[in-house]
Order: sequence, then structure tokens, then C-alpha cells
Amino acid sequence: MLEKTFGGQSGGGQTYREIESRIYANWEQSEAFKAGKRPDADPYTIVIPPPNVTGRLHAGHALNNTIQDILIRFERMRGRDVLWQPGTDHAGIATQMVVERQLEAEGNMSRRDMGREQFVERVWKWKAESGNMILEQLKRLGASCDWSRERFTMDAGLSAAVIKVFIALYEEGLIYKDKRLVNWDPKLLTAISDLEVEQIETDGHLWHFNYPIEGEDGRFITVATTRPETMLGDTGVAVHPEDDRYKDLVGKNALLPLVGRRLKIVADEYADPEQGSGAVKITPAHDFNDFEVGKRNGLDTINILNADASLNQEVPEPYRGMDRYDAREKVVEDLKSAGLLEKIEDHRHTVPYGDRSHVVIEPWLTDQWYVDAEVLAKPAIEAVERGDMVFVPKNWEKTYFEWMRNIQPWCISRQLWWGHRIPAWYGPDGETFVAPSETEAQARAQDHYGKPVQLTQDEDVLDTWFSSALWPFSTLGWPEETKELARHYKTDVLVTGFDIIFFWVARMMMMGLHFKQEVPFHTTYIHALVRDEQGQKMSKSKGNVMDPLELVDDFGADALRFTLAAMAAQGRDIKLSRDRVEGYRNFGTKLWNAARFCEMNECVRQDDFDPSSVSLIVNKWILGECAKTLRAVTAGIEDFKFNEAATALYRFVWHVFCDWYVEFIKPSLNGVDEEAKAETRAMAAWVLDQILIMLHPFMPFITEELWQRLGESALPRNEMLVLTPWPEEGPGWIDDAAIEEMDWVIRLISEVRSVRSEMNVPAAAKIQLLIKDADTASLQRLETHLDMIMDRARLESARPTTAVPEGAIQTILDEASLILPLANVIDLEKERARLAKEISKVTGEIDKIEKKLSNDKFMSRAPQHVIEEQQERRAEAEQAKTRLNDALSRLDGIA
RNA sequence: GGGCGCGUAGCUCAGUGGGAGAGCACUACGUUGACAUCGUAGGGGUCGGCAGUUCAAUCCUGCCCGCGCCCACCA
Repeated sequence: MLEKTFGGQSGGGQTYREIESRIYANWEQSEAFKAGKRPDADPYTIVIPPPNVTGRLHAGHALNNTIQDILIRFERMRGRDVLWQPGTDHAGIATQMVVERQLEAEGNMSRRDMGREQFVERVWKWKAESGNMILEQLKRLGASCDWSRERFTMDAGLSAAVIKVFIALYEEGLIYKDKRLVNWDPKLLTAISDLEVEQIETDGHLWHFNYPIEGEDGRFITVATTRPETMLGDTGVAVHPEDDRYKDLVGKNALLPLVGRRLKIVADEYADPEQGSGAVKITPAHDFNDFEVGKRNGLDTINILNADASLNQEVPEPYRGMDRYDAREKVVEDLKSAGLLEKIEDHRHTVPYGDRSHVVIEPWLTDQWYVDAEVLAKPAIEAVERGDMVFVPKNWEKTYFEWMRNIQPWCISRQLWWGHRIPAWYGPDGETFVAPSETEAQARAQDHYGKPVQLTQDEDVLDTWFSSALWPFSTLGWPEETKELARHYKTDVLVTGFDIIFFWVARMMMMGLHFKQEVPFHTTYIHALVRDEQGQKMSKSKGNVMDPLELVDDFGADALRFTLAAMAAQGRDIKLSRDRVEGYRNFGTKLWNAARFCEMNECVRQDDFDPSSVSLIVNKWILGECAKTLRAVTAGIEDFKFNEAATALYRFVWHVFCDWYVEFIKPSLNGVDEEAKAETRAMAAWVLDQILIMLHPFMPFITEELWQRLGESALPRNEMLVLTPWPEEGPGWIDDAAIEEMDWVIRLISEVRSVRSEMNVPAAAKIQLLIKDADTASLQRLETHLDMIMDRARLESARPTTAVPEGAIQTILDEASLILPLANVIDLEKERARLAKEISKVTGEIDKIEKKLSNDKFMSRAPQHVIEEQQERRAEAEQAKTRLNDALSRLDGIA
């Protein structure tokens, strides 16, 4: 016998965590998630977006993995040979930061004191101890990954893939080293890519300085800047070539205050005559635009910053070693005292911040490794143009194209220790040897120099996204030609949020096409971002993080999953609300109790049961409704419309199966017609099974549990639900006549209930008392009122019908007779108001239809069936109006 | 500056070229029978505004208002 609920106090006192981990263990033990067990079936493959090893499950992960798991479980049930490839990402910066923080907290030595080798060892130790948490958390969600194939981006195999790709691209000239301005993070002391820079709107100032012109006493040129401290690195001033104000100054020099350097005044289109004074100071070493201007005009590039953004030896003595912001104040002050500060304006502009360090990024001149993304992007653009890879929703391809068509060189070197070290070695004269190993590099160096030399390996590691870009094939064994690679590449669907289209999707496309000559996946499903109830992006600093694990603890994984699926409509952010999760927990309870009802009534499935053979109308009807639900759920998942699938299931289970079917079959189950009873029992059991199957991808735990438990008391199950085949609709399952008939019955009953409820009917016993005491006058009033009630019911029943109406009409009469004695509690005013309102509503509708039907154009151009519909509607409305008016006048008669 | 998206019930959101929907919240009534993690019923919306296309617009088009996000630029 089933308990009252699945989990919780009335569920045998077991927590969701206990029950769910038991079920999960069973799945794993039976290797249900293992790929390769159906060699004759079509493969279906998803690679997980590898969470950072430092990750802790947040709502975004929960959504992302719920969707993947729905797809995976669905396709597994449809018989495909499914591989959901799991793993984690080494997350260079994030992980290094976590471990460094830990060292700091322990009061141990810093990373640099410790030395590279020891530090990396320490990170590995950390990974072994705590790097698995996120995957354990995915298991709690029910994720059915093939854990036997778990990978890590720094595994030997994946690292080999990284080296191979690096060397191949280097040899093709698509990876190169270059000295240029990069986004430098002065806190983390590493270069970062454009994508890791966040532009943040900030209130700042615009300082206007006067630079004296050399040889022309008293003449100045005014320049403006948002960053006064950079003036110490100025090497020129630019004006527009067509700007008459400055034409005579081009070729002359300005004198840089505080420093005394001569600044060449150059003509360059970059200077915008409309902006400020039209003259702009040029600091090639510390501004991306200025760098280009400097290059074009042969200006010096003077780097005035240290790695930590303090000022270096290139500036006059008083400024040396100062922090950039202290230097800013001092520069302004000094210029002011020199009388060269023209003015200060308030100015709102964007300032670049590091997305991890949250400090202001400096453009800084360094040697870094770059990928020639433009060349790699070309095939990746074409593949999407051709439709080899489609975005769902399609709109995102626009974003993808936009970025890919304007792609910049990708800076892939990072000045970190945790990551794939760049396989480049340098000879004593700086000659570069890119090779798979130091031994190999040595050999090449020997060839080059003619003798053995001392080599030093490049200190840098690769951007984490470099290895992520290879994930769809590196996890399958590439560069080895494994059978998994042959079978599962290309993969089927990539599921991710739009925030990493550039970081990851685009780069996987580039690498996949370059090294496998095929797209890594044929579909990318972009889901919404999860936000909190206020619509804010969840973040720790805002304190609005909704912990999915807490929700799982409180309401079960199924409830959270169903919530996310039901809210996964495309094109909008998801706001996760606890109430909603609770509501879907209740849905699970409802299902559980429907099963409990079936169990109590001995509704057990029959081995040879053919659902299309049923004879009772109610059973024909539920079969049809079930089939319609099956269609909706299947189509919903196939089309990535998870909310539609979830809604269809919710409605069917609760509002069709529980609300109506279960109520309708109670008489049969308690009756004496053994044949009807047997059919109904078998049907109820069969429908319940269909529900469990269809619901399983969404709510795997509760459905699996019910599947097992319901199998105990009757026919044993052949296999676990997780491996049970998805249903196929049989011929004749949808019987339109039965559905129409039952729809009408349901409408009728609802109407009667509505009337009853409005009459405020108390318990039957009370009614009996009232009847005894009722006087003639009130009885008379009630009779009149009864007519009105009947009118309302007839309104709904104004159609010819079979079998049911007699009984239904009887029901109305029964119900109404109960109401009879209640004349005294009827609020006549309220009833009058209600009638008046309905009359005006109906009148309005009639007017509208009338107008439409008298429209010549409508009559000549609208399709015939539409005209007929409208005429029918008008007739119905007029009938209704008549009745309502009658009722109103009778009501007036009572009063 | 370029692009994307959103505005529908008190709240959160579905949805459709031809009769406005769900969940939650709210109100009333109801618990010895699957389920109070429940049931029955009810109130509540000129579908952001204006114009256009159409026989017909909440839906398509344009403009406007409000909100959000992405990219680029910013002396």
C-alpha cells in the first residue's frame, strides 16, 4: 500500500534526499545511463557544458541540465543509443583564485613563494578533494549522464588534444605570437580576452589640459582626457587633417607639461573636430585607438605602467611607484598649479572591468599568443548559413553572425599557472620551438643550432576556453580515432545559455569544423537565463541567489525540474519562484494519490490489454485524451517547447485524469457490473502507466518509484521505467464522438455546480430542516428561482444528445431540489446585478456580431464557415439574452 | 550608434488573424472514502498607446511610450 505522499512526513518520514538517492543508485547500478548498450540503434549524443570544477549548482545549471536530461531520457525511451557525456572544466582563473584564497586563509605562503610546481600540485589536490561537488549535485537533480565516461579538461587525453591542436594551428600559421596591446588585469596579473572584459557605465570627469606649443610663447593646444595619469605617457597630439584651427600646427611640437617631452602634432582622421577641442592627446602604450594612431604616425610607444598598474621608471621621479589613481590626483593637482588646467567637466562613460577580478583593466603592451580567429570563423559562419547547425530559437544566429563576422584575434595566453602550459620552448637567442614535448623541442633545437642548448618553456598557460572548444571531440577520444568518436560525432544538440555563445559555441564551431570537418552539433538550443523573483540576475553580491539544492531538499528534484521545464518558454528570462516549485510538488502529490486510488481499487494492468478495445464511453474518452496528450508531449520535446509539453501533462494528469476520469469511474468500480468494472480497472491502470512514462523525462524520481511500486502488487515490470519504451499512438485511439460527448457532460456538471455554489448550499441535513419550516410564500419564491436555475442549465444543454443527458438533467433536478428550501438566503440584489451584467455582456456581443454580419465586405469575403460560425454565435447569444431577460423579470416578480 | 527581446488578471507568465487563458494570490463554501501538499465555485483584464493592412487585429506592419539585455564607441 502506498503512503499518503511521496516523501515528507506522511510519506513514511523519508526525506526527498533519501528516496531520490536510493532511486538514483538503482539506475546507476543497472547501468541504465551507460552508452553503447544498443549497438543497433541510432546514437543520440549530448555533451554537457562542462561546469567549472569550482562550481556550485546554481539555478542556471539546474535549468541547463534539466533540459538536457529531459531530452536524454526522452530519446533513451525512444530507443536511441544515448550518450550524455559529462565532465568538468579546469577553469583556469577561477580555480587558481579559489586555491590562492584558501592558501591565504590558511595563512600559508603565497602562490609565488610556493613556486609553480608545488602550487599546481596543490591545485590538483584541491581538485581531488572538492572538484567533484558540482557533479554530485547534478546527480541530485537526476541527471542521467554516462558517468563512466566522465572527463576533465586537464585529463591526459584531453591535454593531448590541446597540444595537438595548438601545434597544428601553429604550423598552419593560425596561432602566432605578437606584441600588441592586450586587456591586462592588474589584479590577477594576466592578459584576458575581449570577452572577459565588462564595460561598465561610470560617472567620471573630463579634464581639459593646455599643452604649450613649442616655440610659440603663450600659445596652447587644449586636449581632454578621462585619464589624466596617462598624459605622462603621451607621445603626440592628433588633430584632424581638415581642421582649419590646427592646420598650421601640424608638424610642430607641443611640450608635455610635467615631463617636458616634445609631442609631435600629427594630422590623423581619428581626431574628431566635433569632439572637445578637436585635438586629442595620444598615448600609444595605454589606449587601443592611440596605439593605432601612433603606429600610423610613427610616434613612440612609452609604457608607463608596471604589471600592477603602478607607475614605472618612465615617468618623472615624483610619480614613480604611485598607484594609477593616486597619480591621477597628483597630475591634476600639478597641472592646476602650473596653470594648465583649463576645466573639468562631469562625464559619463564606460570603463572596462575584469569579469573575475572586478578591477579596471589596463590596455598594456605585452607579448601574447593569438589565434587567427578570422580564418577559423569563415567555415563556422558558412555552416550556419547553410543550416548545418541551427539555433533554436533561430534569432540567436543573428547574434552569432554579428560577432563572427567582426571577430578579432583571440588572445589565448594567460599568465597563470593552472592550465595547459603552452607547448613552446625558447632557445638562448629567443628562437621558438613549438613541439609536443620538451624532448621533441630539444631535438629540434639541436637541429637548428647544431648542438644541444638550454631551452626554457613558455611560462604561460592557455585560456580555459581553448580546451573547452575541443570538448565535443576531445571527450570522445580525439585525436585517437575511437569508435565512440566515429559513432557520436557530430553530436546532436548543444544546450546552453546565450551568455556563452561567443565564449564557447562559436569556438566549438570553429575548432570542430577545422579539425573534424564537420559541425560539432546540428542544433544549439539556447535557453533563458534564470533570474530571481525580482527579475534581477542572480548574484551573490545582491544576495538574491536561490539555491536549487535547497529547493530540491524541500520539495524534491522532480518539483524543481518540472518548474524549470514549465517555465522554459523561449525568448524570455525565467524567474524562479519558490511558490511555483511548491505548486509542482503538490502536482507530484496529486499524481501519487491518483496512483494510490488506483491501487486501492485494484486497478492493475492486464498483460494483453488493448486500450482501443474498450467499450465504455468514459474509457474511450480517456484514451483519446491520453493520446492527445501523448502527441502534445512528444511534439513539445521534439520542438524544444518544454513548457508546452509540461503544461499538457499537468492538465491531463490533474484536470482530466484526477478531476474527471477518477470521479467518473467511481460508480463503475463500486458497482455490480463486473464487465464494466474489469474494463475500467484495466483502463485506469493502463492510463496511469502512460502518465508515468510521459512524465518520466520531467519527473524521473516519483515516476520511477510509482512504476516499481505499482509493479509489486500485480504483474512484475519487465524493466525500470527509465528504460521503458516511449508509447506509440495506436489506430483509433482518438474517438471524437466520445470526446465531444464527455466534454458536454463536463460542461453541464460544471454549470450545475456553479449554480449550486452561488446558492450557497449548506449540508444536506440542514436543508431537510429548512424544508420542514419553509412557509408557502418562500416556497413559491423558490419555485420561481428554480426556473432561473434551470434556464442557466438549459443554456448549456441546448443541443441534442444521447445517453447522458437524461441522467444529467436528473442531476440538475436533484441538485436544484436541494436548493429549494434556501429562498431565504438568496441575495436578490446580488442575483439581479449578476443578471444585469450578463445581459449587458451578451448584448454587447450581439451588437458586435450584428455589425460584423451587416458588413458587406465581410459577407462577400469571409470564408463561409466563418460566416456560419458568426451566425450561430449570434443565435446562441440571442437565445441567452431572452432567457436572461425572462429570468430578470421573474426575479422582479419575486421581489 | 548597431542589434535582440519584453509590455496580456493583484503577482509570475502562457497563447492565438475569427468566441481573452493558466498557476499563485484573493473571496465563499466544503474533510469519516486517493489526495487539506485537497475539493467546488467566484471576483478580477478597453491584451502599453496611436495609426495602418484586413471582411476581421491582443496577434501582422509602422510610429510612439516604458523596461531589459548584447555588441561597438566614448579625447
